[in-house]
Amino acid sequence: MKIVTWNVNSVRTRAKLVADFLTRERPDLLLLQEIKCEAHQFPAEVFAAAGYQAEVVGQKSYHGVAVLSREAVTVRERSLPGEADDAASRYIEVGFRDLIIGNLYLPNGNSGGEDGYRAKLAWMANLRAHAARLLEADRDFVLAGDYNVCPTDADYAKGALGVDDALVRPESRAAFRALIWLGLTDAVRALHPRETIYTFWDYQAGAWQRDRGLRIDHALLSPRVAERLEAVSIAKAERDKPQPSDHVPVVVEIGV
DNA sequence: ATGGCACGGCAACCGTGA
Repeated sequence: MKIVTWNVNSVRTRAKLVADFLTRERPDLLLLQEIKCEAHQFPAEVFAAAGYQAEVVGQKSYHGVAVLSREAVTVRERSLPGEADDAASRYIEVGFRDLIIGNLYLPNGNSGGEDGYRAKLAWMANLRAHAARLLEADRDFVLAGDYNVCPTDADYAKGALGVDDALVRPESRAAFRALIWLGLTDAVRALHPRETIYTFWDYQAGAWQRDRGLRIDHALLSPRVAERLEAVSIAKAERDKPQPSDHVPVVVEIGV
């Protein structure tokens, strides 16, 4: 099965781009982040025409996540367990065939000063606790999305970020490693351990043209799913299209 | 030279993003 994660930076602005991607790639699941709209504003009809149904967790203007699928999924969670009731729309989790799929948009952590940064770390601690519970329950799962963390210095271009940026701060990386140490596998690095790979290029400063990117969109796999990992690719061509998202799709293929 | 952009909401810029 083919599972794709893509931070689209407004699904309404890029509905046609997303529909074209669905038609071309035919993923089983497309996990979207930063849809930037409420559920009733989600352009479901555009994706229905391509043969996809949608489960949406939205809010006005910011954040928001959605799952597009060709076959029905069962929604398990509409927020990350442990989050406040009024939390931003950053998590949806579905059951798909034998798998649990978590679609996440992790807080950036650069706004709101140190309180904002602490909120990012708290979110990551909640995610770790949730993953630990799924492992305890012996479930097979994928946690994919925009993690807003460059796990190592190999995961961003020199000069693309300051050393104090929330995406590369040591505590952010430690929290990401804590997920890995549970026994999860970073799908991209499992199959491409040494390649320079980015999934985001800023709109500013000619970042795309100069290949000053970041690797911040990740798919973490539980142990048995990792053994079924067949292929990973980055749909870089999406970044070169008119009015692109600043992120590109990460494509993960898992055997039955 | 370390900045250059884009989004939604709203009707002039501003918060946010990474």
